[in-house]
Amino acid sequence: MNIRPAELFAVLSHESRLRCVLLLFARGELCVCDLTQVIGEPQPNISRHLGQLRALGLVTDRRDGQWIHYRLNPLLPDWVERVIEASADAVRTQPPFVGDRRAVARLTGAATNRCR
Amino acid sequence: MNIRPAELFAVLSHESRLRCVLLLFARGELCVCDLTQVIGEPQPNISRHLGQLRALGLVTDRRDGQWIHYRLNPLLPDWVERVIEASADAVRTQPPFVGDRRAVARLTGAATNRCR
DNA sequence: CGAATATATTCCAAAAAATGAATATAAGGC
DNA sequence: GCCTTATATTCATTTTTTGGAATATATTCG
Repeated sequence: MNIRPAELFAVLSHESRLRCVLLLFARGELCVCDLTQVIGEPQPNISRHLGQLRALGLVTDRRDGQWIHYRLNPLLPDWVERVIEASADAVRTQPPFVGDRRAVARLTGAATNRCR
Repeated sequence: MNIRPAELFAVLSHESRLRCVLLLFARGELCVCDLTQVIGEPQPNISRHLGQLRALGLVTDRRDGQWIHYRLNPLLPDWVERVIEASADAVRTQPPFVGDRRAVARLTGAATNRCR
């Protein structure tokens, strides 16, 4: 887990990727279709963005049937966690991040067999 | 002072700009020629990078004769400061950042009439 | 004023990042 | 095996960012 700050910042500098990261930070684990639906961009885009997050080691993925669930890498260095927490604070009241949290809560809130 | 996280990350995602920011964080105030010399890139490059930092409100500048001194904006939001501190921690032992701090200390350490 | 130094800006080419569209892969259900 | 759903990848194109080279601006000094 050896992330260089400039690399972390590069990957967080795209709003869609930042939204993914903050959603994972808030919710723990999400599948690609949840992220796709909440963020509202074409699925290949989300996949590519997640690929970059994964390539940097910022997130890990886990296959569960046809779904792939992403989460923040549990072994992130402390300084990375602090950067993510600071970002979460910064956007706490700002669009589109506020809406994202509400939307993902609606999506994943109650039902067990979601993702469709 | 309304910086969006993705914008901050974009500007910190270039190593030269990050070096500038961390040098200013460590030293308080530096002129363009110090930064140029420490970082070792052409002066117009440094000027452009500083321009981006200034455009975002991350740094302020002050003219003093022929020199222009930059410093971190004293009114940065708390979350931005935390991001900068986390980055400083991350690179505390890493090149080229360690060398930067030593180089700038040599440059600005004793002499009063530096910048040449 | 002219020369020298410090800094910023312009113009343009090169490099990198992002995107759309199409397609591939993998799993589940029938 | 075929169809559907979820996800990833490829290719071509567009957009954005970066950098070099030259030049402009501002200040000091003589």
